[in-house]
Amino acid sequence: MQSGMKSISARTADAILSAARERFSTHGYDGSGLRTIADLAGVNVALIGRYFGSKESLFLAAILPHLQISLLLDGPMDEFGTRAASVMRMKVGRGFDPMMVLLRALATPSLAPSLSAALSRQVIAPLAARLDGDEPEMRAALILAHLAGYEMLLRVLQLPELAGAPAAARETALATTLQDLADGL
Amino acid sequence: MQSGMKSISARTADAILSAARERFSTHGYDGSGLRTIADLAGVNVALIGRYFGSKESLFLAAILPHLQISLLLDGPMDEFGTRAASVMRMKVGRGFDPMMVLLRALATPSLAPSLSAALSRQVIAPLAARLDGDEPEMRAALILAHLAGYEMLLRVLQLPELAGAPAAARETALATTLQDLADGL
DNA sequence: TGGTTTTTTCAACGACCGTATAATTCATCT
DNA sequence: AGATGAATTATACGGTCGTTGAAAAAACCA
Repeated sequence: MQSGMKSISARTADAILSAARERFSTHGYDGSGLRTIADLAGVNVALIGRYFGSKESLFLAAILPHLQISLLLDGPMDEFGTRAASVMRMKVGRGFDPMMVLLRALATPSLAPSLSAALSRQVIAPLAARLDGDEPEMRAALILAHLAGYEMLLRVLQLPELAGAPAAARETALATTLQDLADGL
Repeated sequence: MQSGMKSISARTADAILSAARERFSTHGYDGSGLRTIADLAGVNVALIGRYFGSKESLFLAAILPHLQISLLLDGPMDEFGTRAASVMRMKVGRGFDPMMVLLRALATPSLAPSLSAALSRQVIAPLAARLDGDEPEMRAALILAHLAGYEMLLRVLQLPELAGAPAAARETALATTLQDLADGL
């Protein structure tokens, strides 16, 4: 092996990444300690440092590859709203959800630049490419904004007015708003 | 003074609360240390403990009284969207904005119950009371969700597709979405 | 099996955290 | 001025944090 190159095991790296995703999604960035993640992966803390360098690098390595919305874009755009609403419904209760990790990390100042760039490239741009009309990038951002606020209040905060509302009415409202934003208002 | 009652100075309490609001709004809940807040208020750390008991109590005392949306409700509801959009515009660049504190704290697990209850009582309920049509509480929550996502991406994350868009187009889109939600879609 | 490299662990550093108690300064009133 | 009680500070405890360098274990190959 080349000198200066670090030796890693793909299996161990995956275990760490998996533990990191699980922990970050339930406890956020600040709330997740590297020792807890290491324990969850069955590994010593120092190994995370050797594998990923820093906590922020670990976070980005864990979340960035999963920030994609191909599911939402796979189909005609005049059904975008209902498709997005149904995808959101299916995600409830899953073990790892990139959206939850993202939501819980959005407010962490040190992550803002990286997350902003990643969202622009991996979410906003592909979505905007499918939108007609004026200011497609801005409207793509507004779609993401609504989804983020919706999930934040429904799943993170568990606001009773949202969580307790009839699922059908809630999903219809979500689908309608998203479709309106996609259509250009 | 009654026995067992703590002695406080209103001026000092206000200084602590003011420093707390400033710090919480720029660095979030986890990112704000009590020592930093105390220094900002020109006061010893221990005094915060004596005045407010715990960090969470301090946070709630600092933010809860400012969680009100009377500005948004002051006027006819068929202009709600444009009124809300202009209020949001005026807040840009201010020193302390309750919305920013709220946004940065939304993802902190330990605060979720208190914040959820406070939002229900002080924001969702008054807004829902002004809405006609079906499921006014749910729609009030959706309005808050959109505002939260919008501000999160625009001001916290500073997403270029939002921050760089023409202000007029951005505010028109915000006003339209909010008005649609208020009207019941 | 012995030597060598890759992979993981041990142990600790310095910093910061929220919180509790005792001592101190300050203001007030006789 | 002196006493009394209110307001504030000094200090420290126990803990967790991210990170680092050296030691140990495991895997590999001759």
